[in-house]
Amino acid sequence: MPHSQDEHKAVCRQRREREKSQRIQSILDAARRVFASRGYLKSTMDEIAMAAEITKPTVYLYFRTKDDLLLSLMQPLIDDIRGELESVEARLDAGKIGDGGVLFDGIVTAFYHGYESLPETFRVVQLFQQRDLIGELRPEIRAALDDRGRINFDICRRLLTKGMERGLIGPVNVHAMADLIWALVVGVIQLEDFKGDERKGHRLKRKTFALAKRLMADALAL
Amino acid sequence: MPHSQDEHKAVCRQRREREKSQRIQSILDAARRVFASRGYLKSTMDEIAMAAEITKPTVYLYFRTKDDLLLSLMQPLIDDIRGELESVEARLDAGKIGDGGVLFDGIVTAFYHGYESLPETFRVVQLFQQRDLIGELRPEIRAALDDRGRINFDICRRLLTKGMERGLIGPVNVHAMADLIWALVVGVIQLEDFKGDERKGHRLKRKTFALAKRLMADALAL
DNA sequence: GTATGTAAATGACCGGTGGTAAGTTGTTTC
DNA sequence: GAAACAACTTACCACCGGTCATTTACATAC
Repeated sequence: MPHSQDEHKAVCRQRREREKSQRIQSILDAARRVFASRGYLKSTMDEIAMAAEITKPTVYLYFRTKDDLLLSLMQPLIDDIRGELESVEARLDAGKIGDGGVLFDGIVTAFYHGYESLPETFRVVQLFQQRDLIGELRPEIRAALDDRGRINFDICRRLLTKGMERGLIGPVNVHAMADLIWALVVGVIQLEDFKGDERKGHRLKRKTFALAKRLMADALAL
Repeated sequence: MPHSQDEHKAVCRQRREREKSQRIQSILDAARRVFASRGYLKSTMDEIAMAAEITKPTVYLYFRTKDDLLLSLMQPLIDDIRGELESVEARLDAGKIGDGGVLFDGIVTAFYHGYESLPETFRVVQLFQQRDLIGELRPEIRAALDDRGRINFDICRRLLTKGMERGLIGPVNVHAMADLIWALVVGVIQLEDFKGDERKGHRLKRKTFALAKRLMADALAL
């Protein structure tokens, strides 16, 4: 069973890459845990490093800044929302969505689902939006983020357009409508986070969302 | 022209109090300028002190923390919104508001006006809502803030209730509706701040707000 | 006018955080 | 076995929010 030197090198390199991505993953997991338990601002890089059972400079080998770490956590969330929206689109294409109310429900829920599955990450996305650091990111990261965010808006607009074509909703500016839906989700979550306790907050959110869906459906009913 | 000693003392005390409130005002002005140009998080207390032409410890003689400074800037904004809402109520009581569309326009504009007059402060209100520090404020400050914020929501709900009574809008859960309006304003501003350039942003905001008002009016038309 | 008390203001400092440089350890390569 | 390289760490820096001991400037009392 002979082994060439090239084969040996390749095997070792693969193992190293595997370990590297495992390390990255373990840092991301640690960051998510720490952010979730202490909030973004109060979390320190030392805490995250500790949670990942390494030291701080090692974290900086894989992520350039604390914000980088944050952004790396955001992308799966954005992708998650995208998946939900695409599933709504699949149902719409299959003719399984019978009226505008169900369509709006699907869209709003898709956005809200991201929040439910990873509340702290979602909050952090919002926080990020407000921070002055947007312009200071490495262009690649910013571009990637913009792209992914844009894709979700594209899908959302496509859903609305198809809804109009299929006669589920009345005529509307799909661009402004997509903005409106996202603004609603962000605004409601933020408001209720601030006003309410946790358990009560969920109830309030559902009520406010329910009203929002009703308003949209009523106003755009044919 | 005789002067009693008591009179002399009183005059001096008054001057000192005047100077003290001037100092406080100059710090607030400096803070507003610095926050506006650098954003809350990136602004340092040294910068604010420098802008007020004093040193940092002096700032701490008048404001206990950086957050205190922020809150002191917020209160006029909240009061401003309250004034706008009360003017809408006056018009409503005087029978000068003829339909639901105008009513929603008044309410949304009242909230949005606060943003237009002091964008950075408004942004900072939102930022504040998200920070983990909410629970860490001195109870007095937090209570004062809650109170003032609540008053605006109370007025908003009263406006909606009166609108229903006067037959301007159809039946709706005024609590959820007030939340929804506020969520919309916050969400739209945040979204467009993130997405758009400044000049274009204003146009987009108006478009999105216009759609929001239309949706609300249509859905609740009688 | 001088001494004394008091309020305003400050220079020097602290603890903690994001981020870095220089050096150590262990593995790959020849 | 030695050179080269990657992974990792210890020790450190700059900066920021916040505090403290001290000085400055003015009001008061005699």
